[in-house]
Amino acid sequence: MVWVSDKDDSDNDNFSWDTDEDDKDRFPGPSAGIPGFACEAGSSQSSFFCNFIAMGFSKDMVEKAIKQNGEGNQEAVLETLLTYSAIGSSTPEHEDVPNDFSAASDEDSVDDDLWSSDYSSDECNLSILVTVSDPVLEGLDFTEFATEKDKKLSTLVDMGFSPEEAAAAIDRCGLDASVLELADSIQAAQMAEEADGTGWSYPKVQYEAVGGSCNSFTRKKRRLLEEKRKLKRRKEYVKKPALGMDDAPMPISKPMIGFGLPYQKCITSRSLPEAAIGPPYFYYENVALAPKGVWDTISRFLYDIEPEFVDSKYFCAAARKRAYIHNLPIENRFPLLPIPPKMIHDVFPMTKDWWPKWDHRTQLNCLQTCIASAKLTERIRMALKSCGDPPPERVQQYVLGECRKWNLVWVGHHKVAPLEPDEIEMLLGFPKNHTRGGGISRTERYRSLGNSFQVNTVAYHFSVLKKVFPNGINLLSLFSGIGGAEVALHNLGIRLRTVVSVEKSEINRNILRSWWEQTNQSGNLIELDDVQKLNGDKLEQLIQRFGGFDLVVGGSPCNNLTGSNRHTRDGLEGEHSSLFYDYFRILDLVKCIMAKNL
DNA sequence: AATAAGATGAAGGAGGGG
DNA sequence: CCCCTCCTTCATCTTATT
Repeated sequence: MVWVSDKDDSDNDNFSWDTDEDDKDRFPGPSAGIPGFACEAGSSQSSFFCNFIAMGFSKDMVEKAIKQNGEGNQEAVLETLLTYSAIGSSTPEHEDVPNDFSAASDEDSVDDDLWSSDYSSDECNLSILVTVSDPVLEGLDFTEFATEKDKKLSTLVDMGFSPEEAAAAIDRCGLDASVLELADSIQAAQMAEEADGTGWSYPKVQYEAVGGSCNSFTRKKRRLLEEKRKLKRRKEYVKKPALGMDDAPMPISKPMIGFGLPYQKCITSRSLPEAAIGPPYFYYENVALAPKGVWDTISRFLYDIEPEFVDSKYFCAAARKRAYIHNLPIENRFPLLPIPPKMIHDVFPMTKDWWPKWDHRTQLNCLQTCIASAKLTERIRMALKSCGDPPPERVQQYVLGECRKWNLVWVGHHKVAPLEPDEIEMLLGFPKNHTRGGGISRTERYRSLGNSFQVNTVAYHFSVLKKVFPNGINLLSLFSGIGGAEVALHNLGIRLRTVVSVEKSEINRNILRSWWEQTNQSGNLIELDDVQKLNGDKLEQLIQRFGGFDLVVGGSPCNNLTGSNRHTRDGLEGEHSSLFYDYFRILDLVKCIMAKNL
């Protein structure tokens, strides 16, 4: 099970990956076994009940779901709970599941392994913290949400859209959006999919069925059709061998959901170029919004695989627009459990009390490597103090602009603050205090975290490997950082037989080493410091020793690609980002050596 | 010397209007 | 098609402080 620690209960006293007491109203972090844990003091609930509580669902929700499905049907209860969660936190810009959950259920999205013996046979491995239900979800009347949403859903379904598309559109546009706006949004999404060459298989919408709707829709339709033609032209353009055409645009999927999200209708197959097929499997990551032409170049090097563009705002409460090029299978992906909340107020309930009505943010922007200064937050406080409530438009704009730019949250009356390192760890899916201690400074923590993977996102992509490698994997991890890939695989329950990790920063190597020891890994961890020193001889030696690598992961430096860089945004040829070519070099070497040996 | 704080835009997408 | 506005972005460099 994903959050179950490998540690024995006995040596769990002086170190715990658990969250602190004051963390009880957040989603549960990975928890070590707690002996004698009871579901709730004085209650006589069944272990069946406890299992769901331990997943992070609130007491009320579990009761309601069990009442609805009966105690025998674990799967049905889970689905109902997931539906509750999704609907309960349903607001704009946030992923969701359709009300008609039966449509997605036959996809078998939840892997059986998640319900395997770990949880059912070892109930001691429950976190005591999750017994406290989510105060945000508790107060909600889900039926009210459902009916309000149902109306628009059924209208859209009547118009010919699938329930999944309709639900996704409501998430994108918000519950307040008109049906026409929603239809518009779905159509745009369909076109983006088509432009991707990976079109969804839903039937085309009968626009006439809208019947009596307004001109704006037909106008929009015309505009959309024009864009469609444009996208087609662009696609054809991209397909041509781009010799020296570094400005050839790489189309980014809209919405940025890659091949699909958990519990939604997904694209389940794709054709990979011959040269792209493993072994080994590989996974490359970098910022999605790189300068023009960068992803075309990267794609050309990585065997012409199209990048998968994914925004992690669909996996956690913060945006993180990234592209991933990999040759992993994409059918039967499943998410890491528990599924983190995606709304700020659910992740940080304390901020809800201080959140002004006029700050409409529901999710955070990308977590970066630097935070706002104390002086700025003080300026904001003074600005708000010196005017009435609500503040005039001009002040609102100023404050909101700074809040968005620096990812500030409300921590008091007129008081905003940047996120704490442990809060960022949680958002990114790491155990709390993952980067703490070992002589690392606060600034360095922010830097390391800002450069890291979002674990849930990556784990969703890695999940398919669980069945492929039931006995564990040999991992070559380049640019490991604080070990996002390792944590993702471990949390998925994929055994790490061998990890060869290459990371330049000693601080980060120490963090990974520390995590490795704290989680009692049974495999081997080999830490190297420089990808450029990893030559063919060394690789051959490693491959001989461990029998080859199953997976080669790497997110090379983005310094010269990201928009945040004011000084040296030099593209793929920049001082740091050019290390991408070492990723390719090493991957290709591994490929050749393994082909030769096997 | 190490750490923290403060100052420093532009690229490029999305979307609307004409 | 252009033009405009709005928004977001795995950061770097210099100076101040400990």
